[in-house]
Amino acid sequence: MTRATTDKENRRQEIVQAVAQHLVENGIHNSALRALAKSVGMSDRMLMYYFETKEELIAQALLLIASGLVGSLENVLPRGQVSGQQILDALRLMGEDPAAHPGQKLWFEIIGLAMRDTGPYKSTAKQILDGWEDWIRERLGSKRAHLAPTILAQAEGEMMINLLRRPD
Amino acid sequence: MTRATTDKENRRQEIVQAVAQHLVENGIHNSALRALAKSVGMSDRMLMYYFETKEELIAQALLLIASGLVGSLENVLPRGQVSGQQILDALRLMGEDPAAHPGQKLWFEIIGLAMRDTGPYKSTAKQILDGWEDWIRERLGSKRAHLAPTILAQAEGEMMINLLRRPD
DNA sequence: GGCTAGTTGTAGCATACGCTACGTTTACTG
DNA sequence: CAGTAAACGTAGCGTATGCTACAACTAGCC
Repeated sequence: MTRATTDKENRRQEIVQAVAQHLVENGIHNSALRALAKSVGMSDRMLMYYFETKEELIAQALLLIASGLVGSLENVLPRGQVSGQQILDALRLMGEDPAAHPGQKLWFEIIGLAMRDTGPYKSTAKQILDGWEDWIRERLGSKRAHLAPTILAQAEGEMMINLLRRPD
Repeated sequence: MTRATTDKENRRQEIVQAVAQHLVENGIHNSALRALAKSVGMSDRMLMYYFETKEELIAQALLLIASGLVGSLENVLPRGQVSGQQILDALRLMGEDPAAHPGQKLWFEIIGLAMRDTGPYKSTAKQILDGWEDWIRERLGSKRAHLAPTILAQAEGEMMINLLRRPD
Protein backbone atom coordinates (compact mmCIF):
# COMPACT_ATOMS: atom_id res chain seq x y z
CA MET A 1 0.00 0.00 0.00
CA THR A 2 2.81 2.36 0.86
CA ARG A 3 4.39 1.45 -2.44
CA ALA A 4 1.25 2.22 -4.37
CA THR A 5 0.96 5.51 -2.56
CA THR A 6 4.50 6.39 -3.53
CA ASP A 7 3.93 5.51 -7.16
CA LYS A 8 0.82 7.60 -7.25
CA GLU A 9 2.67 10.44 -5.60
CA ASN A 10 5.42 10.23 -8.20
CA ARG A 11 2.83 10.29 -10.94
CA ARG A 12 1.27 13.33 -9.36
CA GLN A 13 4.63 15.07 -9.33
CA GLU A 14 5.18 14.31 -13.01
CA ILE A 15 1.78 15.76 -13.80
CA VAL A 16 2.45 18.87 -11.76
CA GLN A 17 5.71 19.29 -13.63
CA ALA A 18 4.05 18.99 -17.02
CA VAL A 19 1.24 21.33 -16.02
CA ALA A 20 3.74 23.89 -14.76
CA GLN A 21 5.48 23.82 -18.11
CA HIS A 22 2.17 24.18 -19.91
CA LEU A 23 1.26 27.15 -17.74
CA VAL A 24 4.53 28.93 -18.49
CA GLU A 25 4.24 28.31 -22.20
CA ASN A 26 0.54 28.93 -22.70
CA GLY A 27 -0.63 31.01 -19.77
CA ILE A 28 -3.44 30.39 -17.37
CA HIS A 29 -5.86 31.79 -19.90
CA ASN A 30 -5.30 28.85 -22.25
CA SER A 31 -5.26 26.12 -19.64
CA ALA A 32 -8.62 24.47 -19.62
CA LEU A 33 -8.68 21.00 -18.16
CA ARG A 34 -8.79 19.35 -21.57
CA ALA A 35 -5.83 21.39 -22.82
CA LEU A 36 -3.80 20.55 -19.74
CA ALA A 37 -4.62 16.88 -20.18
CA LYS A 38 -3.38 16.98 -23.75
CA SER A 39 -0.09 18.56 -22.66
CA VAL A 40 0.37 16.02 -19.91
CA GLY A 41 -0.50 13.18 -22.26
CA MET A 42 -3.59 11.80 -20.61
CA SER A 43 -7.31 12.40 -20.48
CA ASP A 44 -8.91 15.08 -18.35
CA ARG A 45 -10.64 12.25 -16.57
CA MET A 46 -7.24 11.10 -15.29
CA LEU A 47 -6.31 14.56 -14.05
CA MET A 48 -9.38 14.46 -11.87
CA TYR A 49 -8.33 11.01 -10.73
CA TYR A 50 -4.99 12.27 -9.47
CA PHE A 51 -6.23 15.61 -8.17
CA GLU A 52 -9.38 16.54 -6.34
CA THR A 53 -10.05 19.67 -8.35
CA LYS A 54 -8.48 21.70 -11.10
CA GLU A 55 -7.74 24.38 -8.57
CA GLU A 56 -5.60 22.01 -6.50
CA LEU A 57 -3.65 21.02 -9.59
CA ILE A 58 -3.04 24.61 -10.63
CA ALA A 59 -2.05 25.56 -7.10
CA GLN A 60 0.59 22.85 -6.97
CA ALA A 61 1.94 23.78 -10.38
CA LEU A 62 2.18 27.43 -9.39
CA LEU A 63 3.96 26.44 -6.21
CA LEU A 64 6.50 24.49 -8.23
CA ILE A 65 7.02 27.44 -10.55
CA ALA A 66 7.45 29.77 -7.60
CA SER A 67 10.08 27.64 -5.90
CA GLY A 68 11.93 27.10 -9.15
CA LEU A 69 11.90 30.77 -9.91
CA VAL A 70 13.30 31.85 -6.57
CA GLY A 71 15.78 28.98 -6.62
CA SER A 72 17.14 30.03 -9.98
CA LEU A 73 17.98 33.44 -8.55
CA GLU A 74 20.15 32.01 -5.82
CA ASN A 75 23.53 32.03 -7.56
CA VAL A 76 23.40 35.04 -9.86
CA LEU A 77 24.76 37.46 -7.25
CA PRO A 78 26.76 37.01 -4.04
CA ARG A 79 25.18 37.77 -0.70
CA GLY A 80 25.85 40.89 1.29
CA GLN A 81 27.44 44.18 0.32
CA VAL A 82 25.92 44.44 -3.13
CA SER A 83 24.63 47.88 -3.97
CA GLY A 84 21.04 48.52 -4.94
CA GLN A 85 22.18 49.67 -8.33
CA GLN A 86 24.03 46.41 -8.96
CA ILE A 87 20.96 44.42 -7.97
CA LEU A 88 18.75 46.42 -10.28
CA ASP A 89 21.22 45.99 -13.11
CA ALA A 90 21.32 42.23 -12.57
CA LEU A 91 17.52 42.02 -12.52
CA ARG A 92 17.27 44.13 -15.65
CA LEU A 93 19.74 41.90 -17.44
CA MET A 94 17.78 38.81 -16.48
CA GLY A 95 14.54 40.44 -17.53
CA GLU A 96 15.83 41.15 -21.01
CA ASP A 97 16.46 37.49 -21.75
CA PRO A 98 13.66 36.40 -24.10
CA ALA A 99 13.65 32.99 -22.46
CA ALA A 100 12.40 34.67 -19.31
CA HIS A 101 9.48 36.42 -20.97
CA PRO A 102 6.94 33.59 -20.82
CA GLY A 103 7.52 33.24 -17.10
CA GLN A 104 7.15 36.98 -16.64
CA LYS A 105 3.91 37.03 -18.57
CA LEU A 106 2.58 34.24 -16.39
CA TRP A 107 3.64 36.21 -13.34
CA PHE A 108 1.54 39.22 -14.27
CA GLU A 109 -1.31 36.98 -15.31
CA ILE A 110 -1.25 35.54 -11.79
CA ILE A 111 -1.27 39.04 -10.35
CA GLY A 112 -4.30 39.97 -12.42
CA LEU A 113 -6.17 36.94 -11.13
CA ALA A 114 -5.00 37.60 -7.58
CA MET A 115 -6.79 40.96 -7.72
CA ARG A 116 -10.18 39.17 -7.56
CA ASP A 117 -8.77 36.35 -5.54
CA THR A 118 -10.52 33.25 -6.62
CA GLY A 119 -8.37 30.37 -5.61
CA PRO A 120 -4.64 29.98 -5.17
CA TYR A 121 -3.46 33.00 -7.08
CA LYS A 122 -3.19 35.55 -4.31
CA SER A 123 -1.23 33.34 -1.93
CA THR A 124 1.09 32.23 -4.72
CA ALA A 125 1.66 35.81 -5.78
CA LYS A 126 2.51 36.84 -2.23
CA GLN A 127 4.88 33.92 -1.88
CA ILE A 128 6.78 34.75 -5.05
CA LEU A 129 6.92 38.39 -4.04
CA ASP A 130 8.30 37.52 -0.61
CA GLY A 131 10.87 35.25 -2.21
CA TRP A 132 12.13 38.05 -4.37
CA GLU A 133 12.22 40.53 -1.55
CA ASP A 134 14.18 38.12 0.64
CA TRP A 135 16.60 37.55 -2.19
CA ILE A 136 17.17 41.28 -2.61
CA ARG A 137 17.54 41.80 1.13
CA GLU A 138 20.17 39.09 1.36
CA ARG A 139 22.25 40.68 -1.42
CA LEU A 140 22.02 44.14 0.09
CA GLY A 141 23.35 43.04 3.45
CA SER A 142 21.87 44.03 6.77
CA LYS A 143 23.04 47.61 6.54
CA ARG A 144 21.01 48.47 3.45
CA ALA A 145 18.30 45.86 3.82
CA HIS A 146 15.68 48.56 4.29
CA LEU A 147 16.06 49.47 0.62
CA ALA A 148 14.69 46.11 -0.49
CA PRO A 149 11.02 47.11 -0.88
CA THR A 150 11.91 50.09 -3.04
CA ILE A 151 14.23 48.07 -5.26
CA LEU A 152 11.65 45.33 -5.58
CA ALA A 153 8.99 47.82 -6.63
CA GLN A 154 11.32 49.40 -9.16
CA ALA A 155 12.19 46.03 -10.69
CA GLU A 156 8.59 44.86 -10.83
CA GLY A 157 7.41 48.10 -12.37
CA GLU A 158 10.09 48.04 -15.03
CA MET A 159 9.40 44.41 -15.85
CA MET A 160 5.71 45.11 -16.27
CA ILE A 161 6.19 48.17 -18.45
CA ASN A 162 8.75 46.44 -20.65
CA LEU A 163 6.41 43.51 -21.20
CA LEU A 164 3.52 45.78 -22.11
CA ARG A 165 5.55 47.86 -24.54
CA ARG A 166 7.41 45.02 -26.19
CA PRO A 167 6.12 44.40 -29.71
CA ASP A 168 5.91 40.56 -29.79
CA MET B 1 -32.33 59.83 -39.61
CA THR B 2 -29.61 62.01 -38.16
CA ARG B 3 -31.80 62.51 -35.12
CA ALA B 4 -32.35 58.82 -34.62
CA THR B 5 -28.63 58.22 -34.97
CA THR B 6 -27.93 60.83 -32.33
CA ASP B 7 -30.42 59.29 -29.90
CA LYS B 8 -28.92 55.89 -30.41
CA GLU B 9 -25.47 57.31 -29.92
CA ASN B 10 -26.52 58.92 -26.66
CA ARG B 11 -27.94 55.64 -25.51
CA ARG B 12 -24.69 53.94 -26.39
CA GLN B 13 -22.76 56.45 -24.31
CA GLU B 14 -25.03 55.86 -21.32
CA ILE B 15 -24.47 52.15 -21.63
CA VAL B 16 -20.71 52.56 -21.90
CA GLN B 17 -20.82 54.70 -18.78
CA ALA B 18 -22.75 52.11 -16.81
CA VAL B 19 -20.56 49.28 -18.03
CA ALA B 20 -17.45 51.21 -17.06
CA GLN B 21 -18.80 51.61 -13.55
CA HIS B 22 -19.63 47.92 -13.39
CA LEU B 23 -16.12 47.04 -14.52
CA VAL B 24 -14.51 49.18 -11.84
CA GLU B 25 -16.75 47.78 -9.13
CA ASN B 26 -16.81 44.12 -10.13
CA GLY B 27 -13.79 43.54 -12.30
CA ILE B 28 -13.57 42.05 -15.74
CA HIS B 29 -13.70 38.60 -14.25
CA ASN B 30 -17.30 39.09 -13.11
CA SER B 31 -18.59 40.83 -16.20
CA ALA B 32 -20.47 38.33 -18.29
CA LEU B 33 -22.95 39.81 -20.74
CA ARG B 34 -25.93 38.97 -18.54
CA ALA B 35 -24.30 40.57 -15.50
CA LEU B 36 -23.46 43.69 -17.46
CA ALA B 37 -27.02 43.86 -18.77
CA LYS B 38 -28.37 43.70 -15.24
CA SER B 39 -26.12 46.56 -14.15
CA VAL B 40 -27.11 48.66 -17.14
CA GLY B 41 -30.77 47.88 -16.59
CA MET B 42 -31.62 46.11 -19.82
CA SER B 43 -31.45 42.66 -21.36
CA ASP B 44 -28.29 41.22 -22.83
CA ARG B 45 -30.19 41.11 -26.08
CA MET B 46 -30.27 44.91 -26.06
CA LEU B 47 -26.54 45.18 -25.41
CA MET B 48 -25.97 43.22 -28.59
CA TYR B 49 -28.37 45.55 -30.33
CA TYR B 50 -26.36 48.62 -29.42
CA PHE B 51 -22.94 47.01 -29.84
CA GLU B 52 -21.65 44.56 -32.38
CA THR B 53 -19.83 42.37 -29.89
CA LYS B 54 -19.11 42.23 -26.20
CA GLU B 55 -15.50 43.02 -27.01
CA GLU B 56 -16.47 46.32 -28.62
CA LEU B 57 -18.51 47.27 -25.58
CA ILE B 58 -15.70 46.42 -23.17
CA ALA B 59 -13.19 48.28 -25.31
CA GLN B 60 -15.26 51.45 -25.23
CA ALA B 61 -15.79 51.19 -21.49
CA LEU B 62 -12.09 50.71 -20.90
CA LEU B 63 -11.38 53.71 -23.09
CA LEU B 64 -13.73 55.81 -21.01
CA ILE B 65 -12.08 54.63 -17.83
CA ALA B 66 -8.64 55.37 -19.22
CA SER B 67 -9.51 58.92 -20.23
CA GLY B 68 -11.24 59.58 -16.93
CA LEU B 69 -8.31 58.25 -14.99
CA VAL B 70 -5.73 60.38 -16.74
CA GLY B 71 -8.05 63.38 -16.64
CA SER B 72 -8.46 63.11 -12.89
CA LEU B 73 -4.71 63.39 -12.47
CA GLU B 74 -4.56 66.69 -14.27
CA ASN B 75 -4.95 69.09 -11.35
CA VAL B 76 -3.32 67.33 -8.43
CA LEU B 77 0.11 68.77 -9.12
CA PRO B 78 1.35 71.84 -11.03
CA ARG B 79 3.33 71.42 -14.22
CA GLY B 80 7.08 71.86 -14.42
CA GLN B 81 9.75 72.01 -11.76
CA VAL B 82 8.29 69.37 -9.49
CA SER B 83 10.86 66.95 -8.13
CA GLY B 84 10.64 63.21 -8.69
CA GLN B 85 10.28 62.71 -4.98
CA GLN B 86 7.29 65.04 -4.82
CA ILE B 87 5.64 63.22 -7.69
CA LEU B 88 6.17 59.86 -6.06
CA ASP B 89 4.77 61.17 -2.80
CA ALA B 90 1.68 62.50 -4.53
CA LEU B 91 1.13 59.20 -6.33
CA ARG B 92 1.60 57.27 -3.10
CA LEU B 93 -0.93 59.45 -1.33
CA MET B 94 -3.46 58.90 -4.10
CA GLY B 95 -2.80 55.19 -4.08
CA GLU B 96 -3.57 54.89 -0.40
CA ASP B 97 -7.09 56.20 -0.82
CA PRO B 98 -9.40 53.18 -0.50
CA ALA B 99 -11.72 54.70 -3.07
CA ALA B 100 -8.95 54.25 -5.61
CA HIS B 101 -8.42 50.57 -4.94
CA PRO B 102 -11.15 49.16 -7.19
CA GLY B 103 -9.74 51.10 -10.10
CA GLN B 104 -6.25 49.92 -9.31
CA LYS B 105 -7.39 46.32 -9.14
CA LEU B 106 -9.04 46.70 -12.51
CA TRP B 107 -5.84 48.18 -13.85
CA PHE B 108 -3.79 45.12 -12.94
CA GLU B 109 -6.53 42.85 -14.14
CA ILE B 110 -6.25 44.56 -17.52
CA ILE B 111 -2.50 44.08 -17.46
CA GLY B 112 -2.90 40.38 -16.77
CA LEU B 113 -5.22 40.02 -19.74
CA ALA B 114 -2.94 42.14 -21.91
CA MET B 115 -0.19 39.56 -21.38
CA ARG B 116 -2.05 37.10 -23.64
CA ASP B 117 -3.53 39.86 -25.69
CA THR B 118 -6.96 38.77 -26.70
CA GLY B 119 -8.87 41.86 -27.60
CA PRO B 120 -8.64 45.43 -26.48
CA TYR B 121 -6.68 44.96 -23.29
CA LYS B 122 -3.15 45.47 -24.53
CA SER B 123 -3.86 48.69 -26.42
CA THR B 124 -5.84 50.07 -23.51
CA ALA B 125 -3.05 49.22 -21.10
CA LYS B 126 -0.49 50.93 -23.28
CA GLN B 127 -2.68 53.97 -23.57
CA ILE B 128 -3.15 54.32 -19.82
CA LEU B 129 0.56 53.79 -19.29
CA ASP B 130 1.45 56.48 -21.81
CA GLY B 131 -1.02 58.84 -20.17
CA TRP B 132 0.64 58.40 -16.83
CA GLU B 133 4.11 58.81 -18.24
CA ASP B 134 3.14 62.01 -20.02
CA TRP B 135 1.61 63.31 -16.83
CA ILE B 136 4.81 62.63 -14.91
CA ARG B 137 6.97 64.16 -17.62
CA GLU B 138 4.92 67.33 -17.63
CA ARG B 139 5.31 67.74 -13.86
CA LEU B 140 9.04 67.13 -13.97
CA GLY B 141 9.68 69.80 -16.53
CA SER B 142 11.88 69.39 -19.56
CA LYS B 143 15.12 69.37 -17.59
CA ARG B 144 14.30 66.21 -15.65
CA ALA B 145 11.85 64.65 -18.07
CA HIS B 146 14.21 61.74 -18.64
CA LEU B 147 13.43 60.52 -15.12
CA ALA B 148 9.80 59.85 -16.03
CA PRO B 149 10.15 56.15 -16.96
CA THR B 150 11.95 55.35 -13.72
CA ILE B 151 9.40 57.17 -11.59
CA LEU B 152 6.55 55.53 -13.45
CA ALA B 153 8.02 52.08 -12.85
CA GLN B 154 8.56 52.83 -9.19
CA ALA B 155 4.98 54.00 -8.74
CA GLU B 156 3.51 51.06 -10.64
CA GLY B 157 5.58 48.55 -8.73
CA GLU B 158 4.62 50.01 -5.38
CA MET B 159 0.96 50.12 -6.30
CA MET B 160 1.03 46.48 -7.34
CA ILE B 161 2.85 45.28 -4.25
CA ASN B 162 0.60 47.26 -1.93
CA LEU B 163 -2.51 45.79 -3.53
CA LEU B 164 -1.17 42.26 -3.27
CA ARG B 165 -0.18 42.61 0.36
CA ARG B 166 -3.26 44.45 1.51
CA PRO B 167 -5.45 42.19 3.65
CA ASP B 168 -8.98 42.64 2.25
C1' DG C 1 -55.94 53.74 -41.64
C1' DG C 2 -51.90 51.22 -43.78
C1' DC C 3 -46.64 50.89 -44.24
C1' DT C 4 -42.11 51.01 -43.14
C1' DA C 5 -38.23 51.34 -40.09
C1' DG C 6 -36.50 51.40 -35.69
C1' DT C 7 -36.80 49.05 -31.22
C1' DT C 8 -37.60 45.42 -27.80
C1' DG C 9 -38.96 40.68 -25.42
C1' DT C 10 -38.78 35.55 -25.47
C1' DA C 11 -36.61 31.77 -26.20
C1' DG C 12 -32.92 29.16 -27.36
C1' DC C 13 -28.65 27.69 -30.14
C1' DA C 14 -23.80 26.24 -30.11
C1' DT C 15 -19.89 25.84 -27.64
C1' DA C 16 -16.88 25.34 -23.73
C1' DC C 17 -16.10 24.37 -19.14
C1' DG C 18 -15.36 21.58 -14.67
C1' DC C 19 -16.59 17.41 -13.26
C1' DT C 20 -18.83 12.59 -12.86
C1' DA C 21 -21.33 7.98 -13.64
C1' DC C 22 -20.27 3.69 -15.08
C1' DG C 23 -18.12 0.09 -16.97
C1' DT C 24 -13.74 -2.24 -18.22
C1' DT C 25 -8.98 -3.48 -17.84
C1' DT C 26 -4.77 -4.24 -15.15
C1' DA C 27 -2.07 -5.92 -11.43
C1' DC C 28 -1.31 -7.73 -7.22
C1' DT C 29 -2.56 -10.96 -3.24
C1' DG C 30 -4.09 -15.16 -1.14
C1' DC D 1 -6.79 -19.46 -10.34
C1' DA D 2 -10.15 -16.39 -7.97
C1' DG D 3 -10.96 -12.08 -5.98
C1' DT D 4 -10.20 -7.44 -5.06
C1' DA D 5 -8.68 -2.83 -5.51
C1' DA D 6 -6.33 0.39 -8.17
C1' DA D 7 -6.09 2.48 -12.85
C1' DC D 8 -8.15 3.96 -16.87
C1' DG D 9 -11.64 4.97 -21.21
C1' DT D 10 -16.10 6.52 -22.91
C1' DA D 11 -19.57 9.21 -22.74
C1' DG D 12 -22.08 12.77 -21.09
C1' DC D 13 -24.28 15.84 -17.35
C1' DG D 14 -25.20 20.54 -15.72
C1' DT D 15 -24.11 25.10 -16.13
C1' DA D 16 -22.45 29.30 -18.14
C1' DT D 17 -21.20 31.99 -21.98
C1' DG D 18 -21.51 34.92 -26.30
C1' DC D 19 -24.70 35.49 -29.53
C1' DT D 20 -29.05 34.98 -32.61
C1' DA D 21 -33.71 33.81 -34.81
C1' DC D 22 -38.12 35.45 -34.73
C1' DA D 23 -41.99 37.67 -33.68
C1' DA D 24 -44.15 41.64 -31.65
C1' DC D 25 -44.61 46.41 -30.52
C1' DT D 26 -44.10 51.47 -31.39
C1' DA D 27 -43.69 55.76 -33.97
C1' DG D 28 -43.64 58.55 -37.74
C1' DC D 29 -45.10 59.34 -42.65
C1' DC D 30 -48.27 58.99 -46.87
